[in-house]
Amino acid sequence: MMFKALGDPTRLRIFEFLQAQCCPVAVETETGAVSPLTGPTVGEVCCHVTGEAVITSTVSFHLKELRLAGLITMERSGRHMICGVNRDAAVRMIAVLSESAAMTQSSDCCE
Amino acid sequence: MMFKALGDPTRLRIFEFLQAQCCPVAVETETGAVSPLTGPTVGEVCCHVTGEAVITSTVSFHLKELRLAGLITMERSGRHMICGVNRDAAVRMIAVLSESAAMTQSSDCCE
DNA sequence: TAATCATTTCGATATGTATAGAAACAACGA
DNA sequence: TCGTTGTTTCTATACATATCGAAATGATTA
Repeated sequence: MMFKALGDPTRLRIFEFLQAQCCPVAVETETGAVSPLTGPTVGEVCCHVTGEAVITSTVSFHLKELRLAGLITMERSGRHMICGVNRDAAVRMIAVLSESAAMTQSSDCCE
Repeated sequence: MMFKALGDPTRLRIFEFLQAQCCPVAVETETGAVSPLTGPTVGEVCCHVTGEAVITSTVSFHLKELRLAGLITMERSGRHMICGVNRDAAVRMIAVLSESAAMTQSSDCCE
């Protein structure tokens, strides 16, 4: 569940940090998989999220949750794991929210 | 936290049900409060959410959580409580998600 | 006022989950 | 191969929370 994944404050911070890391270029391979070729490593996520000293294993746990929820992608590059947001997931969440959001602009949505 | 509030499956169902109840007209009073004058009552929410027999007290608990998160509004009308979505909340959540969503359309978002 | 309807609060319980340290795993370089 | 670096998995623990039944609160009608 995507909303649940973003419900944890630490995960939301991770997600927003990955968003802020401008455009980790996602390339679709011939298998259809989307691979973030550039972007922060797990260690870098740790550094930036660790305002209050979040341990590596905890960050790894949250990254796994975000990955299982489909919100981020990860790919090994040498010893590192490169992280990036999955933009389709954000689009899907917006779709859930957009019904009420659309009402804000035009209030004549009743049938 | 709004994402956390929608993270529970029962609450998400309640939220989506309230969205589907077309346009509970929200009227701003002179005090600035937004009041949903029409819309489903707590009992009606119970009926529609109770696919697997969710008890009234549990629904009431979730409605309180949604209200505290700012996602819905409730107003007493006689013996009933009228429920409606708070559209501004959805707009705010979309703002958090829209950064990566915008990338989906144009990929030249880097500085 | 008494009875009834609609909803919320309380109390107990059971389950889920975030956290951190230690150990394990993976990839690279000497 | 051995040591180092980067990351994940395991284990234990503490805390949060979803659920339900019962009791309490609010509002209406007889």
